[in-house]
Amino acid sequence: MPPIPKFSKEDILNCAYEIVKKEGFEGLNARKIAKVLGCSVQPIFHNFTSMEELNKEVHQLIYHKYQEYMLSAKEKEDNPYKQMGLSYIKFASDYPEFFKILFMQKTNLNANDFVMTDSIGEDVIKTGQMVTGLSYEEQKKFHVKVWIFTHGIACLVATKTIQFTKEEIEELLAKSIKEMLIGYKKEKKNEGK
Amino acid sequence: MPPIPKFSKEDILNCAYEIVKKEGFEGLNARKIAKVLGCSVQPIFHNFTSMEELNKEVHQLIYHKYQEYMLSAKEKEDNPYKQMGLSYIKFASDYPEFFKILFMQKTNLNANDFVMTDSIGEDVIKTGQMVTGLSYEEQKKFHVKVWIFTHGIACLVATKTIQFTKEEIEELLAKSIKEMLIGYKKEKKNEGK
DNA sequence: TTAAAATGATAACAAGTGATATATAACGAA
DNA sequence: TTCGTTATATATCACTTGTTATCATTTTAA
Repeated sequence: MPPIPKFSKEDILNCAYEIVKKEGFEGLNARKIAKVLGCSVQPIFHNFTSMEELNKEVHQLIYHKYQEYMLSAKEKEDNPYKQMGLSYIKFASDYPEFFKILFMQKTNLNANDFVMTDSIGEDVIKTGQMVTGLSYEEQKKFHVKVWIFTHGIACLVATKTIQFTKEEIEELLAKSIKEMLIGYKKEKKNEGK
Repeated sequence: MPPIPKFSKEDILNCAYEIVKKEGFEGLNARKIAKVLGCSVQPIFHNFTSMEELNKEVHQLIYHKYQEYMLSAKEKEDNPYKQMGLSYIKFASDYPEFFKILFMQKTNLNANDFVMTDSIGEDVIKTGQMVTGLSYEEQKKFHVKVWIFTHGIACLVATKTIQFTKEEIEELLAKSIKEMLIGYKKEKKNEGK
C-alpha cells in the first residue's frame, strides 16, 4: 500500500558518511544531506528519530572503517605488528576527519576505544614479541612507547601538519622503532647490572 | 564627555579567554560573554567589529600563553631541551582546549606556528646538542623523532586519553628519549660500517 | 476503482547566534 | 546648567539548524 521509498536509510547514512568524511561533523546537518540527495528533510526524519541518532550511526560506520584498517593489518603475513602501526597512520592519512573524530576530540568518554587499549589485546603483544623477542611484560611496556610514537605521527598526518609520503613514513616509523628497541634493550641490560 | 566605560576591551577579552579555556571556541558566543560579564552584547560589538575579530584576538592570547610556557622552559638552567618537551606536555595538561586549538585542529593553515618549525630554531638544535653530543645535522634529524614522541604524549594528555601524573610523564619522556638516543647512535655506527 | 497507508514536499516553528537600530543615560566641556 | 558625545540596554532583524504539522502523492489490497 505505501509508495516505494525513494531514499532509503542506507542512502541517507552513506550520504552523511561522505559529508563527514570531507568536513567532519561540523559540516553535517539535515538540510545539507537533503540537498545532496536531492530531497527534502522528511526522508531523514522518517528514518531517524533525530539528528543525534543519525550522528551516532555515522559514528559507528566511522569506527567500523577504522577497524577494517586495523584488521587488515593484523592479517598480513609480513610483520603484522609493524603493519598495524602503518595502518593506523594510513587511516589518519586516508580519513583525516575520521581520525580526528575518533582519536583527537575525546575528552573523557570512550577510553575503551582507544588504540592503546583495544590494540593491546594478548594477540597484539604476542605479535609484537615475535619482532622484539621481549618477554610479555617487557613487550607491554615497550608497546606503549611505540604506540605513542605512532599516534604522534598519525596526529600530525591527520592535521596535515606534516605531509610525508608513504615511503617516508614507513622509513621513519621502521627506523625509529628499531632504534627504540635497541635503546630499550640496552637500558634494560644496564638496569640489570 | 562620554560616560566612563563599565566594560573594557580587556574585560571582554579576558572573559572570552576563560570561556575558551574551559569549553573551546565551540562554547564561545556573544551572549555568553555578556551573561558572564553581566552586561548586554553591546559592549562586545562596541569594542570589536565582529565576533570573528574577537576570536582572532583570543587566539593570539592563547598563542602567547603557549609561548610563555615554552620560553620559561628555554630559560631553565637544568637541561632546557628536556624542559621544553615537558613544558609542551604541561601546556597540553594545563590548557587542553588551548592545545587542541593550536595543534590538533589545523588543516592547512598556520604550518609556521607548528612546534616542529618554531622550535627548531638554531638555538633549540644547539640546546639539544648539548645533551646528545650529536652533530648539528644529526641533531636535527633526532630532534624530529623526539618531538613526534613528545607531541604524541601531549595529544593523549590534551584529550585526557591518558592521565599520567607529572612524575610518570617525566619518567616516560626522559627514559624514552634516552633510549631513542642510544638506538640512534648505535644505528648510526652500524651505517658507518 | 477505491481506500488505507505511508512517503515525501512545503512550509513553518523554535531555539540559538551574529549583528544592528533605537533609545537612554552618564560624563565632561562649555 | 546645558549640551554633545558615547557607553549601554532593549528590542529586533537575519540567518542557521533541528524538528514538526499539513497535505499531496504513490502504491496496492480489497
